[in-house]
Amino acid sequence: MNLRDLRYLLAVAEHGHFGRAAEACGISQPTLSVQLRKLEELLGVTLFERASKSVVPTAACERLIGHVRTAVAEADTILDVARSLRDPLAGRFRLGIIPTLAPYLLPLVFGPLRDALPALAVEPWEDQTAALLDRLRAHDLDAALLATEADGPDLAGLALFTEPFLAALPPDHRLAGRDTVSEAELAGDMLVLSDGHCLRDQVLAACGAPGGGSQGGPLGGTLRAASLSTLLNMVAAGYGTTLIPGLAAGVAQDAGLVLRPLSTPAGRTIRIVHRASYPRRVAAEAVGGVIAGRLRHFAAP
Amino acid sequence: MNLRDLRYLLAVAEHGHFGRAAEACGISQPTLSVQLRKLEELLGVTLFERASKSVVPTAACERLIGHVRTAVAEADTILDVARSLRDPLAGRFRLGIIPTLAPYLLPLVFGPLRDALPALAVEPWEDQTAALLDRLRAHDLDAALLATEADGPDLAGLALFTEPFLAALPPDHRLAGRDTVSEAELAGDMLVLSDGHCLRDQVLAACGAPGGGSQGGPLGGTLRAASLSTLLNMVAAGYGTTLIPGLAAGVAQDAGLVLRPLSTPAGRTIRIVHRASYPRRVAAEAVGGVIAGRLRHFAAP
DNA sequence: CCGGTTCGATAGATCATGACTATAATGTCA
DNA sequence: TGACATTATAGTCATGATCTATCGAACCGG
Repeated sequence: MNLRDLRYLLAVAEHGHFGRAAEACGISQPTLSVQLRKLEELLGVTLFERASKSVVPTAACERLIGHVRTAVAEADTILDVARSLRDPLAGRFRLGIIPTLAPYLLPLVFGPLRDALPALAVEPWEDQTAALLDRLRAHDLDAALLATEADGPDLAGLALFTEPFLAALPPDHRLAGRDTVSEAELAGDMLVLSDGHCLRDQVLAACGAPGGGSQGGPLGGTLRAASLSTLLNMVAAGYGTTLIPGLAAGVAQDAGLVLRPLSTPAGRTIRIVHRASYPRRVAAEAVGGVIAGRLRHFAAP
Repeated sequence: MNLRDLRYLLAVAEHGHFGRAAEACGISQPTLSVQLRKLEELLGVTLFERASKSVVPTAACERLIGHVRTAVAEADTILDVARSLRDPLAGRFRLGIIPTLAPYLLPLVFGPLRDALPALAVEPWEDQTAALLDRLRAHDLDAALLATEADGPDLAGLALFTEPFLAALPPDHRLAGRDTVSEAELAGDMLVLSDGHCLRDQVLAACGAPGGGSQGGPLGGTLRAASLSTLLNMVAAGYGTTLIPGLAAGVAQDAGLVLRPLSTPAGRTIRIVHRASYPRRVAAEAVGGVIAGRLRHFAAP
């Protein structure tokens, strides 16, 4: 059975006249007659009683026509809804963001995103890299802002900006007077984030430690801060030093910390990552573009 | 847009696998791929995100799929309802019957009709010939039992049985002793029905009067009985004589009348009449057949 | 690292069918 | 009866749905 034929049926029922119904459908009268007869044969029911001057729906047709109207209306609804979904820069856009980035980036880009992509409802989701990758692969996220490379051929990423790592010191720290600080000098009393934060691994790597393992070696003692905010407060309280990403500089200074560039600059590159097969790639690229544009002055040397 | 393609969409959504979905649809996998891509192009929306080991509905697909299910379900409903309507010997059958026939015929045939055509809901409608013809032509009746020929090329009729006219006399009438009665002898004090009853015209014609006109001539005086029942009671009360159709004989005898055959037999033929274009002709013929079978012993010579 | 497997996409051939034009058949009306 | 209106039929054509065969990419086990 064909939706087209159902539309023909409705046209004949409406006009009570094959010729005018055919005209309304944009087809010739013989085509309408043939198709309607086929439909009648398919259904096994005579739909219209044709007399010389009248075409009247049969009782069977009356019983069916409500369902026919519903089916055709629903098909039209499908087309309408599809039309409204056609714009890739519209609809929900679930964006994962790592915790060491979200609090400092979102306030900067939320407004510009709303302005540049008003139809796109960006919904941030904050979690650590591994969890975001899981959700991304499970189609629970459209994209994620990560500080690591896309970690498989099923994912694709686009670099947006690079933020430098800065040494964060208590004001009374012995290195606070320097213009630049070397990582080796920091290593002795450096505090790091808890496992799972990519920033932890990157900071350890920058300081020459064997990154990744849960064993921090000589670094950081027993402290494993759950959030960058906690870490900053610990440093401000004089428990040690740390490295922070550039975007957190404002908050760190507000907390009373002294920030110094590293003598051998290091940093991390923020990427927007999505599934390689993600069909709304343009949306991800548009979001990335807006963020990159807003963050251009952080571009790495 | 095609219902077939919508079914394909549902199959892919259900199986998450093109090959198995194609098998479920009874088509080859390439056909499914091509048709689904065409649907996506028509809608302007990507429906599934294809990756190497997964086929996942997009957000757009999730928004659409409810409507798709509804449309397909409604189409299936159309097929189901049509199947249930396929039997022409089922459903309502609105049957017009003239007033001089209905009270005497219906008690005889209602049971047999229910037995022979249990799925056919015969709904009697009692009115005079002209009104029945109007309703028939207006598609308000499926058929009518009339005592006249089908009166136009747009109608078709089937003779069912013939009932003789009988002279109905008061028991003390001067002719009550005869074996047969001639129409001429009756004419003097014959009572007739009011205008519109076909029986009136036929009785007048049988008695040699110029039938049809509202002017009864010497016949019937001023009495114009509205129903055969009234007429019988008037005759029983001694106000005159009349001719009655054979099926009313039982009731007439119960009313105490003397019935006598006519010396030159006359009668009327009952037909089932329907529109020439009526699509359930078999239902009309089946109803007619049951009635004719029940009335076979009334068959005219 | 490599051959086998899985799975969707593509190409080309085939065939069903929806569409057209022209015409017939039928009933209506003057 | 002839002119008109209306639906049905016949014949032809083009679109498009389907098939088989094959490709390409990703994954997997040795």
